[in-house]
Amino acid sequence: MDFSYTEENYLKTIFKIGLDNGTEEAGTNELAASLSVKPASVTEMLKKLKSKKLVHYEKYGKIKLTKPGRELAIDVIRKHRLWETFLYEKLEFSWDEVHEVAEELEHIRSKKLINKLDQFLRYPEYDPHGDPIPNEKGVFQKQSKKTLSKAEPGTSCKMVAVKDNSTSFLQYVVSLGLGINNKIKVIAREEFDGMMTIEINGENKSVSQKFSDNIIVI
Amino acid sequence: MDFSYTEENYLKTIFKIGLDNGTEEAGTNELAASLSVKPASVTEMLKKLKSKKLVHYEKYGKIKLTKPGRELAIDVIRKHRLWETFLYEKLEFSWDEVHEVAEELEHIRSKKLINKLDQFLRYPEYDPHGDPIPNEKGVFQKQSKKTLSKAEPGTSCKMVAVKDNSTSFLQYVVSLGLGINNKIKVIAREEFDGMMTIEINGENKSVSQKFSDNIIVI
DNA sequence: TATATTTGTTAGGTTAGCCTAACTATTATA
DNA sequence: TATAATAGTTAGGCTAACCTAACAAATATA
Repeated sequence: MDFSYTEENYLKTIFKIGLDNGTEEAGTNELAASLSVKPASVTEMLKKLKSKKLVHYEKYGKIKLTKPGRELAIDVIRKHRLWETFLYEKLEFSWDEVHEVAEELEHIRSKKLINKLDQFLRYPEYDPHGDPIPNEKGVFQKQSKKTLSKAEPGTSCKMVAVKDNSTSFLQYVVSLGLGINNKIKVIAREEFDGMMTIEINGENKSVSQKFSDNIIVI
Repeated sequence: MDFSYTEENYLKTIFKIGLDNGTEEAGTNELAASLSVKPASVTEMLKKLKSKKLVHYEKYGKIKLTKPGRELAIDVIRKHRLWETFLYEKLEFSWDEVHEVAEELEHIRSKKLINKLDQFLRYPEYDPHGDPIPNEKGVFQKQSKKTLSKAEPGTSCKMVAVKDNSTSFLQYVVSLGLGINNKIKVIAREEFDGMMTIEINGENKSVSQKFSDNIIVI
């Protein structure tokens, strides 16, 4: 069965709102705001999605995805994040340019295309924003990403993405011996200015808050 | 200005029909058949395209693209053929699988995307079917492709694509010393069974009609 | 050149997805 | 707990793109 771009966007957005608030549920106005449509349009679409068994929904009640609805949403997210990775890694798009184009690409309907793309990119686990990419079965890491600056001293984390794509920043990252998937241990953090001491490959380094704000870790 | 997928498809189809029949013009029924819609729908769309100054059109008259209309059509064709090339070369799609997916990809709206893709593919001149790919300015080869079997003895041509993607065929092609962009000179052709003698890199080879039917040349 | 055939248009309807305005249900607060 | 605020729904309309059926123009053929 095939669904319209619009239907796919509703499902994806319901899923995201559900993730954000932890309840796996969404409200009409919330959805409307997120999709930039009016609440009346949402109510209408919910009736359709319900009739297609993609959402659980009763008048004035909360919206929740059904199993097929959730699978579809995850599939769209998988496509979105794979395309972002493609744009970022192969076509030299920057961190902040990938999203918009991926919004269009995520709706291309071809199982083969997306699985081959996944293979071509060597089955990446995280997109350029550090968000996990669901695999072909729809399975993905739920661990939440954050900036390195938010990591607790004494804990370890893994770098999954950078926010800044300037050459100077990337060169600095490399010079510190850091790269995607590297482990970072937070030794200490100075409350006053956010300076951090981190351990990379057994070596201690000092980094500024400006730096740690631009490193995404999980 | 941005146009709908549907409008883009109309323009692309008018352009193709115009190319095919040499007049650069198309008729309503012809267009309708090609787009799998009814003539009434075409008439309606023509009024809209005319109001947007994309086609020259008078009631009961022939349809012809305006300059901006033609530019748009060529841009869509450029995108289509670049995506086909990507699918074929990078994602291991076969000759006959690329078209359908490219029909969707050709409408993605991002100048940067398509120009970066072009660069990533190293500015290919022909798609996997041997059709020329317009460059960023919309310029492309008009020379018509054909199968090697249709080439006249005494003439030379250039291989631009293959029809068969089986490993056995491709290995055979390679073993003959043939590859994309190679020059082929047709020495002789046997009327009875289509066997051809061709010259590749100064060497003469004999190939069957079945073989030459699967080599696209210009 | 009259008529049959082909080609193209018009009128009126449908569906998806959106809107506004008016309304109702739910929830929060005095 | 009554009422104000918020959240959600309904009714009625709009546009893009499609359709069918009936008609009109252009072209081909007897």
